[in-house]
Amino acid sequence: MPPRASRSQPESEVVLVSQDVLSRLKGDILDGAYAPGARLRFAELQKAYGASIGTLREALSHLLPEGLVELDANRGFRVAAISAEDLADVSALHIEFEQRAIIDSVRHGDDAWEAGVVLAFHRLARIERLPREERRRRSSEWLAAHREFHRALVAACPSRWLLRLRAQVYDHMERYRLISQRHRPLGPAKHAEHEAIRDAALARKPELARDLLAAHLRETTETVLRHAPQFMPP
Amino acid sequence: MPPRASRSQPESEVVLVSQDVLSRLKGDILDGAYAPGARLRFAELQKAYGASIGTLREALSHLLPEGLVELDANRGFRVAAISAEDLADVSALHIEFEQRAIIDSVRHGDDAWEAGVVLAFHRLARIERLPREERRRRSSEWLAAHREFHRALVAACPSRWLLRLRAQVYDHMERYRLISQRHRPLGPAKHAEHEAIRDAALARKPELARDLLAAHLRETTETVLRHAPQFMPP
DNA sequence: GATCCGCATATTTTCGAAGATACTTGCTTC
DNA sequence: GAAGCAAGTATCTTCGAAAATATGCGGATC
Repeated sequence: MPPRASRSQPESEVVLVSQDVLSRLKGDILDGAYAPGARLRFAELQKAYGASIGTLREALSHLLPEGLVELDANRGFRVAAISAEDLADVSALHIEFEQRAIIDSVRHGDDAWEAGVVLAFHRLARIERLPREERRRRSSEWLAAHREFHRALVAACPSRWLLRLRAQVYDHMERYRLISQRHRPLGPAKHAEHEAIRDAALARKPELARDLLAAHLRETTETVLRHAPQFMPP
Repeated sequence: MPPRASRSQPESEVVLVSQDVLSRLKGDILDGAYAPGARLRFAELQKAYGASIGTLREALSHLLPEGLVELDANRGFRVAAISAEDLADVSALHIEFEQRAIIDSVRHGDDAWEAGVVLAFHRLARIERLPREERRRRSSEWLAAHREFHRALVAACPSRWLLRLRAQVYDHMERYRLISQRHRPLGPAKHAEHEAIRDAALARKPELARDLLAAHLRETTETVLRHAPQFMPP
């Protein structure tokens, strides 16, 4: 029998069905498994996630204020639409938030922050070293590692609100990136860029880290925008 | 503290029980009807809002990513905590977003935007002219009019994302303002400030409107912070 | 042929109750 | 008397079904 959870030790393990459904559903939406604008019918969702309608509504209600799903009264939920305007809008704010957050993070980061950056980069690098075919097969692992690396970089930023808003727009940028990738060959790995950002951060060069990070993100956005006609509705 | 009695307005747009519960519950949280950190028990909520547990969970799940409630697995929901640090954090971002949004809004606003500003100011002014006692009695009306005035000012900002994030932080600032007001006498009306902002906006002076708005918001934050010891836990 | 109506079907929305988990109380043991 | 255990209670979590609403179809009318 496992040891009982103590009140002083926060339980980080996902034990709630609704939380599990939420993370899987969110992952599938970001992944483009559901087309933007597509209706999310409960019959379909029940089969896909094995949860009751009430639990599914709970997860969808969570995604509503995040802007990933929309709700028509009595007509149900649908995946949020995408557009070139929205992409330009959200990416501009994303790049700005990342820049501000990494400046403050590099300035305030302590030993634990450094260790987090080193570890996150290591895990990302280990996956990026794999051959392309294996990377593609374990893409969700790469995605989580990439997300965690970028989170670790800014984790020491003292503004919890800036970090919270950064996380929100990060989700949407990731969705655009993943939807775009479904319609074009996998781009080259950006291993060198990640490494340079890590080095600048650990060397405590906030402005350099900021500029490298901004360039990294701008290039991603531009790649996505360049292929927009292939995945974007008129 | 017991929740306030139902204050649902004849909004014919809201047809879903869950949406109605959401707006009332959110209003009560912003209003300080529930103390920060207080547990939100379903038995209590069912009596207050007359909805089933499932519907209540839906509303609470919506408030979760907005940061107004928090969730401990298997221990339920509670109202988000407050702190002087969080207030300083959120207010700095709020003031910044408002400034950026009103600059762009004044620059891009068309006739419909002007009409919206005029109308919203008129409705706010009509309530602010009332004697203090009546204002207090109809405080929810003033609150809605005040919110709508500030929304109308920035409504023509072309960045939907900036407006979305502004709305999020506005909610939290309003909560701090209202919680603070419960522990001190009602401050003087800021009618003249609102009028000056309106005039600057309609005169198409973006920088002036921005500066007046920023000063208006900064003073509010400072008033709240000054009274923080009266309503803030150590 | 186009439009409107009404019935049958599909889907969403809401609720009440059963299943899990946490908390409290009283008892036992050392 | 304090610590540990156990049954009972309170509370949260999840589900299945009923009520409400929307959609699709066939036929009648002009």
